[in-house]
Amino acid sequence: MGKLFSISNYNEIKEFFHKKGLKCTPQRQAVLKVLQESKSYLSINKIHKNVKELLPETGLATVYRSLETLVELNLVVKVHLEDGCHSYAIAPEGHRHPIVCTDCNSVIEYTECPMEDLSKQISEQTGVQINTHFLQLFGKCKECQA
Amino acid sequence: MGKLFSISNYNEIKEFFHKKGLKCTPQRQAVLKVLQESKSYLSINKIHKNVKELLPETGLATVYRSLETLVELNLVVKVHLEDGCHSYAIAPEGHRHPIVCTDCNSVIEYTECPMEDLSKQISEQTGVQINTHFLQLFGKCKECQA
DNA sequence: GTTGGTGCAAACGCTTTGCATCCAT
DNA sequence: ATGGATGCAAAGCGTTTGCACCAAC
Repeated sequence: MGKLFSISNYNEIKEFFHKKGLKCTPQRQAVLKVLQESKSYLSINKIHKNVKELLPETGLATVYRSLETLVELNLVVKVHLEDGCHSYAIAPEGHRHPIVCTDCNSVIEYTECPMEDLSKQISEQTGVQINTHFLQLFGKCKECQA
Repeated sequence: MGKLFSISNYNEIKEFFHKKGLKCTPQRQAVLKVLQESKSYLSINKIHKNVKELLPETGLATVYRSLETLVELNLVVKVHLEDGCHSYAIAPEGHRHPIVCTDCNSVIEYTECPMEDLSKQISEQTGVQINTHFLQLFGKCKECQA
């Protein structure tokens, strides 16, 4: 089956899978490619639709299984949108927080984590040992403020 | 149908419903009572189980409908736990954030909102007008640190 | 008496699973 | 060639809905 990525990128991805003993299938590549080319978080159905443009025979179950695999590999992140639906995006490098525009659903990644200092502070105040946090911001992006 | 709350509390609750043109049914009272008496966030099934101890005939659909109503009235809040399951709790007064213990699932409400100042700061940095945020903290409570 | 709420069961949508086939290794 | 991955369809599960009955007002 043909490569969906340019040679250098393809080899990088292939190696990534092989290191974990997983096969570099065109379906997994396609899911990854769709997410890499998107700037917002995508729902499962949108991912499936876009993947089928690259590989028309791809089943929905495969999209679910691929996403599960990619999340485990930390290549992709899963978020809850406000309505409770799950969406996926390429995992940002390092620790970031998504700002979701409630008008157009686009996502801006916020690179500074405001919680790093706060976690210690909150631990001292409450006695609870804070290990992780889940922070999502909602608002209006520049375009939608007009 | 008998009152599930003490007289003073009952009248308060009754009035709350009537103001919105809603009926004060024993099922709604029971859901509210179950949540008021719990210190952690409860899943739908746990709420249903506890409600049936007060009102054995209560159907699951009624629990769903009651919770929806109570969330709309801002008497109850809905959260996503780490595994994606929905859970519910009595709405805290004012703006707070839950700290969920990943060992025992108990919840400590954090009363200071660290995001108030940060929202303005982030708005300036990103150009996005931050309207709301969703912050949940996960860690180990005092008891589970032993 | 009216109207909204309930209980039940069926329907629904999202997600997972079983299995035969296929293909990346 | 072999074992993991896929496609399909069926099953599973949490949630919603339609409807007849009931109970709060």
